[in-house]
Amino acid sequence: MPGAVSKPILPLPAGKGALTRQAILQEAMDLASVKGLEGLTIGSLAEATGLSKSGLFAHFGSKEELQLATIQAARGVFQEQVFVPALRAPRGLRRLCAVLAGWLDYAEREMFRGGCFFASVSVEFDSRPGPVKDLVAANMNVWRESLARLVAEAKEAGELSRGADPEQLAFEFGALALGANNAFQLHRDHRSFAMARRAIKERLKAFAAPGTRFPPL
Amino acid sequence: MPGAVSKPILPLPAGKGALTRQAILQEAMDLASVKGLEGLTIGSLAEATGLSKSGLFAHFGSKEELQLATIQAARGVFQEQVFVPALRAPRGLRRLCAVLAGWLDYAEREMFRGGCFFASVSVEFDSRPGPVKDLVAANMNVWRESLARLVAEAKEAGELSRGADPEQLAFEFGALALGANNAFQLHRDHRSFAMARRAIKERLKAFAAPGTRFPPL
DNA sequence: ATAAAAATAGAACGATCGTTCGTGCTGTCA
DNA sequence: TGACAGCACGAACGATCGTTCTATTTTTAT
Repeated sequence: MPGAVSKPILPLPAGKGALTRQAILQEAMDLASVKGLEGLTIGSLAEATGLSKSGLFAHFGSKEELQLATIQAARGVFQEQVFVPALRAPRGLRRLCAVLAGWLDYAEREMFRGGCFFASVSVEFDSRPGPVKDLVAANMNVWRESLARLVAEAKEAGELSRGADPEQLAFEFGALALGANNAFQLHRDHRSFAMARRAIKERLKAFAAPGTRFPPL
Repeated sequence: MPGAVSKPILPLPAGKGALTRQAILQEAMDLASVKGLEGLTIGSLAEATGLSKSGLFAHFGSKEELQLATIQAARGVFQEQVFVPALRAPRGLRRLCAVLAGWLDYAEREMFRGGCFFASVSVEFDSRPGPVKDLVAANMNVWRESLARLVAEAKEAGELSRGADPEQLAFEFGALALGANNAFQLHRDHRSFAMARRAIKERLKAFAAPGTRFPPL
């Protein structure tokens, strides 16, 4: 049938409601990056979006659902801002560095008012059992595993020595990212990111195969 | 006057009030390490201590004062648990490692139910201006500067090479600490601390003067 | 022992929390 | 045109928030 548009398998709602829902979540990510997902209040979010409390509430049904939806929206932004651009770099050390550089830019540019959304939320919920923590932990796992896979690919490409432990380096890079974001938010000193870049670079150099050219960070 | 007790210059209140105040702050640190300093509620804290809301409130006069007092109490615990024991080690690399090992133990042993108090609170308030953030930031500065000073002392002792940058390494160790605490609280996997120990060790080894014996971590 | 001071309790305040309910718009489709 | 979803609103709910008052008990000092 030429010209016919096939129905999407998962019927993505494209009405007006979905549009305002998206606008709500944009504001929600911003607010939560500063006040946290618990400090994210229905009243303040309604005021920020110009909606009524009940009108906004109807989009989610409960605060917990709003929190979960906000996390998933933030995951989308994260992937789009950090991973998608870096996938243009070829597999191996260059792609690993592209992802790390992408994250550092994303955090330093303050896409959200409170810096990296997941840095805030991950620490906020790390000791609070429940569905919200579970979803946060799952997202942090994806981030950690992605970094480990990128390190492993750089090893397979022969750019990192066999002594490089992907899980170990993924942990270290994740920690440096968290620390840089926190130090920058605390003191608004861009040297935090410079130090994170330097730490990553020196750590990678310690495992780089001899004669490897280094991508910029 | 033999046997006479001189009046303290600063009259430290030693009455019953100071005792219950201490008990309140103990519970407050525990609660805040899980729920954060904002989630730390007067009602829940009153219930946890067996006091009435107003009775507890009278000890501080405002929630912000309670938050500030809780931070200062946590600073005391931190110094006592991490720094004081490490000061028995001789100045230099051994003392640096003693402090790092002390912190890792303190966090892994979960002195507070939510792990390291300052790890939680530092991220919670890093993008929220006000007196509470200022006090948190000041404490984090002390922590970072202490680490830098310990690195510098290890350099002066000739145990770390001239290439070792104290501020850089202090940032890295602080970030690894934050990351280890967060990863452990999220997944309750003690490998987080093992990886932090390994990262610190390897980073120090990269700057260690040849023939330096390494203290345990 | 007694008076002063400190410590705690209880009730209530206005504000805000998450949530529910009923109502009125505003388009779409028959 | 009428029926009908989808969407947003205003009012109100009970609960809890931080805070203030007054009263009462407990501790301390004379």
